[in-house]
Amino acid sequence: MPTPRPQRPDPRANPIADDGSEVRFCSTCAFSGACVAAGYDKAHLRDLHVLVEHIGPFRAGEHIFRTHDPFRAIYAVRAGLVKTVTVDPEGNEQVLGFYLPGEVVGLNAIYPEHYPCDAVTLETAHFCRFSFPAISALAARMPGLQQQLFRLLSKELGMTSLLAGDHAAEERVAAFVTDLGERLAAQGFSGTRLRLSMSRVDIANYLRLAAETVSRIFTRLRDQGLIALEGRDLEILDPAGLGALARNVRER
Amino acid sequence: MPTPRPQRPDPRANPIADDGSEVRFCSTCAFSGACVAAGYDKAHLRDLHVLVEHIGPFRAGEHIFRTHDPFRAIYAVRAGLVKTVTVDPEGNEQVLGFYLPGEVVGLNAIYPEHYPCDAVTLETAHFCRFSFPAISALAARMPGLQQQLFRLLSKELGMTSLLAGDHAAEERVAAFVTDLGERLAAQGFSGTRLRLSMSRVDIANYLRLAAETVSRIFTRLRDQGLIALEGRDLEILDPAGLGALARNVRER
DNA sequence: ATTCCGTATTGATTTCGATCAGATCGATGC
DNA sequence: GCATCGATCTGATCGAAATCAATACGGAAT
Repeated sequence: MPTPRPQRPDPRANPIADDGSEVRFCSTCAFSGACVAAGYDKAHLRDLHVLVEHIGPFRAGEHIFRTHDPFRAIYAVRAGLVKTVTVDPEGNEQVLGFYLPGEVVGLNAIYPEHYPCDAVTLETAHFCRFSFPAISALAARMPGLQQQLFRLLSKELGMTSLLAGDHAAEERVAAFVTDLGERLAAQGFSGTRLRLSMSRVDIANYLRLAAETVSRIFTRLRDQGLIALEGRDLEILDPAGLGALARNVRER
Repeated sequence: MPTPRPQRPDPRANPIADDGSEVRFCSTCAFSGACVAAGYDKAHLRDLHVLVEHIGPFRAGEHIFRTHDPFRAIYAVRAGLVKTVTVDPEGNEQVLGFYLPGEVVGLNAIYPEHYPCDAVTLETAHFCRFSFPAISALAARMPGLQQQLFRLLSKELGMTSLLAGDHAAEERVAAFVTDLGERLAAQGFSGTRLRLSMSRVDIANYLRLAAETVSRIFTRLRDQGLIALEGRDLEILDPAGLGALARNVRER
């Protein structure tokens, strides 16, 4: 029996999300909502704009920061994909998260004042770098920005406690795919046709499963007609069905 | 062979941590460091003090807030013990965390704007209630307070990613005990003689293990001479040995 | 094309912790 | 004291996912 095949995702689906204008921000900027929506005047916007540093490109496999580096900045992904990983004393890696364009990396370093993980790009990536002392000082003058930082931190808290739950392997994988789709959709990409730029090993590690288990579950989901998958190109064929599997992981 | 028995913890070990003076805070207050240490003047301290509402006592089993309640406030534990739990659509409970005196409950509600979990007291408890709009407004004028809120959020992020890792049951339990001891010590209690006010079921649920497994591991740790345990009274006999087991969970 | 090598899939077996079942302990009330 | 009930502990069995092992795929270099 033939299994469904996905169409190739649009190669333009992952551009650098920056419209380049002087006092406006990347359309997907993690802070744009805090500023533009709150109706800040040009002076405030300029303050924020000035403290941003556009960095990149980083090629796949490069480090943005490493464990124990002193915490100085948070990084908003402009384009590309990043993972954060910890390495325990025995050398076991643990993927903490994947970050898409418009999302912010490094918030978990605030308390320890050192990055508690490595941030590694999985495909060519660009970032906005925000000095943390500068952005928190500005946040004191821009309540909307302060609020946005609180929200980003709290959101990330919610993310981790989803995966911290104990769930069957199939539920985890379904939740992972559903979540990725939703996050991509939130950033204006297709929520149903996407590219898994991370390896199966990384996915498995993130989900606290063996790579073989992830592989088996992907084929099972494909046989059930919920997804189409060829290599790293994924299409969600039945979002409702997949969401039903993910329900116990995500809905609370 | 006789197994070691703990001495009873000092019953005074868990007082209401409030010295009662007008413009000073509970000695264990989660925000005291942000204020007193930063040398704020009386006016600022009074602002913070005014927005605090002392609530309690709550008896064991009472709810501070419930899932889906609109988010209005964060709660600092003054005395007692709280757990936060989610309930999935099938009714499975999931303990997200335990909160000791001096710690803050409710931060994960900022982003969704509704509490994503129930907060339930496990023993008689008192709280300081901080209206979130009020405290974040004040934070904009008190950089030290803003910083403290960021740190609390970031700290909680670090906590959850510890338990999110995949670790052997014994490592989890060892890490749990070690962590509890350290957190109690940080609040001025004994770090080696403590009372597990939560049930074995709650501990197991928090660690994503079966209650039977937790029980077995406690006896194993006792047989190894690492802990003494009688009912809910625990003494850490060999902090280094226990820490070695916990090392892969905690050290990164 | 062909080789090479890292990545992914598929199959066989093992293992750790869950589940099922029963015993024991401890606090409370009669 | 004695009965009762919930919580905890201990033992026996089961099962989902890990591990071990081998094969297949796919892109890059020759």
